[in-house]
Amino acid sequence: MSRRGPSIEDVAREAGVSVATVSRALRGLPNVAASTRERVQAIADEMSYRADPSAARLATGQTKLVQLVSPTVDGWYFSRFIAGAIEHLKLNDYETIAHPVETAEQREEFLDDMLRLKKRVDGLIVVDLNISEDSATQMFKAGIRAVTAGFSTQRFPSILIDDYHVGFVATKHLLDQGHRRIGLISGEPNHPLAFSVPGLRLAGYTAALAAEGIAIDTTLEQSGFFTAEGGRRAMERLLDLPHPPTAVFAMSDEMAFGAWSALDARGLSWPDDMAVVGIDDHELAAMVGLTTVRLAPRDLGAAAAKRLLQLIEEDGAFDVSSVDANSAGAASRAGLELVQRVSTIGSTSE
Amino acid sequence: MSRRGPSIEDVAREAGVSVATVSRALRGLPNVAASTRERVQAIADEMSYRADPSAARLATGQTKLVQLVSPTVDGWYFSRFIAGAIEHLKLNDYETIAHPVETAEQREEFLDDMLRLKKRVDGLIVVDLNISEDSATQMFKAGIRAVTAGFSTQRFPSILIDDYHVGFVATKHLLDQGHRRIGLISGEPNHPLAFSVPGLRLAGYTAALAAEGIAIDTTLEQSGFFTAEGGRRAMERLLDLPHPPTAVFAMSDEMAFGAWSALDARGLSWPDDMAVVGIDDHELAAMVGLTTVRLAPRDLGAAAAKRLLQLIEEDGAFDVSSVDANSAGAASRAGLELVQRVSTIGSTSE
DNA sequence: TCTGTCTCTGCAAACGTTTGCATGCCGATT
DNA sequence: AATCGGCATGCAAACGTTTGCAGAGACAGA
Repeated sequence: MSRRGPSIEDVAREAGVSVATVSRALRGLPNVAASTRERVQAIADEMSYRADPSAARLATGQTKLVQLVSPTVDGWYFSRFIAGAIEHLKLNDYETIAHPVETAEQREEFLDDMLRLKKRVDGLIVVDLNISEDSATQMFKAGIRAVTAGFSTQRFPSILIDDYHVGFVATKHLLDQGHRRIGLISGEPNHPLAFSVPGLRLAGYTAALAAEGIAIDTTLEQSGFFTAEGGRRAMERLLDLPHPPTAVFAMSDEMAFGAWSALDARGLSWPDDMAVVGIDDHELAAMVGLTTVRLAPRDLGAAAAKRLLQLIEEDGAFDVSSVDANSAGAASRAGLELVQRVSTIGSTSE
Repeated sequence: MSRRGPSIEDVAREAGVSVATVSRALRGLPNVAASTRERVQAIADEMSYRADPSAARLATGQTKLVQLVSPTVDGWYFSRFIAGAIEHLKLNDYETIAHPVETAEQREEFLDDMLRLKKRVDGLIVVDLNISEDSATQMFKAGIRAVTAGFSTQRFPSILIDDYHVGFVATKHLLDQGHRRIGLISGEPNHPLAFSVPGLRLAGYTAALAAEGIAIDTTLEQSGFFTAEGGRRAMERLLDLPHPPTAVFAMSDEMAFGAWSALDARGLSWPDDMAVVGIDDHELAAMVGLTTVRLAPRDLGAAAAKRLLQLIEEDGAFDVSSVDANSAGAASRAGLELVQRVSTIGSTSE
């Protein structure tokens, strides 16, 4: 009534037609006389009627809602991924529920309660949580449609960066500059959520070194925990080494900025005293002349959203083989580019 | 059925009770025999039954959904605000729909379609969109419950930072250091969304100068558009001035980082060649020794969420006077703190 | 034994849509 | 003139909950 606002029945009564006709008229379905449609439309506008989504959802079984699950919602990478996904979904009349899963505990909770999601949303985008095949299978069997990003499963399509390649390219760049002793500022090795990105980048780093016949020195690998402060500490440890590296590959720009800070505190700077390459192409990378591998998280988010909508439309997702065909690596190497910068430090001549 | 999963009726049949009893048992309502409750619970678990939220929403009129509207979803400040809000809402069994409104066009769209929201979500958090009193009134009359942040209206409670004070404190700090010619790197003066933060900070800046009897020199005010690159350009313009400032107040840390870049490109550094103070306490501020005014966007987001839940619970929100009483300034000056840092540049002694 | 209270349970009416099916009408084809 | 097809509309059955009301026992007090 007044508390809930006008219902379709109110509109029907006012327009002198049945609720069915109102429903059809307002949704642009065929088999409605033009005159009727206009009249209904006008009356609906005047009453400022809006269909109750809950009722529509109940009737159709479609929620027009998507849930996006990621380790955090703030972070440089994730917030951009989310922005890209939301934007794409919004264009297709879907709304996005953001759902951070930060701790191992929350992750359990999420997995335990996955089934809830079946009726709650039309689909799921899961970013950088390493979900086991078992859990994925369970989700799949429950009829949940999902797309993963940053990791892959047998069951669901995934949007991936080739993080191995990322690590390789970054390291290769330093090798090409003539460096032979290259440090690594990595993420957290045993993160509670154990996502696979750091491992892949590490593998790329290792492979690039191996290709040049350089022996791996594990003292050169320091954890930066994907934070600036962590990066700073890692760089300090590297500088304190009896035989420090001449170059460093940081697995994220933010850690590289921390590394910058450690260098600066000792009166050192890049690229002269220490060559550094990061990952992301953070807005500030350009400010401090950091060479980096550009990722495009917004695009990835949009790609994941797009793939999910496909999945929802097909709805024939019960055919496992068709899913598998597109499952892994659908967007591999998408938007991956080395951005080489020369530090502006000291270039007063310009 | 199979496509939609087990319904409450399936559980009821299996348990040999009515749907009403199942509903009551599962929701922990009184007047259910302990034995019955256990049996129903067990059967529901076994069938892994979950109540369909759409049906529940239709029946109760409560969606347990909140929409958060902000200029962007990435961005340092907003992503953290959102994280804080989501976290708090999640604890209270609410889910959050994130909804960026980036352009003036999207804003119109949002305002036009506000009414939709009434049935869609239980409440609204609106951040940094300057909504007119008219629109606010319209929303209010439509029965929409909302909390605003970063701006205020007569109708709804709001969570505010005292941005005037922020500007004042930052500028005062530079004055206390003995500076008399202080530049300003501001946001966008005529932003399409016209939010009030830059204006307030500007007023604080102006007032602080006026208090010392310093005449305002508008050539010292440069737009930085709240981006690092914008900050860099703004600082360049300031440096190119015939009579450059000796200190600069940047309205965000990111713009201050850009300013750093401009200084660095000319072989200058802070605080010796140019004192700079920013706002936010961005993670990287500590890395580059930037003095800044710390804000706590996560806390603000949580506070907004908390206030909104209150509002929803009261539900007696129809009483205008009670709303007005708590409307503006509810959380003024919350988490505002000057973080003074000395640049580490050159301090090799440590 | 009768009456009243309290606890547990079920019935059935909402909640507001969507949609398959049936109906009536009008015009065209034979 | 009879038939047929297609278009516009309405009827009513879903969809899956919640909840007010009433009934059925059980148990205590008189």
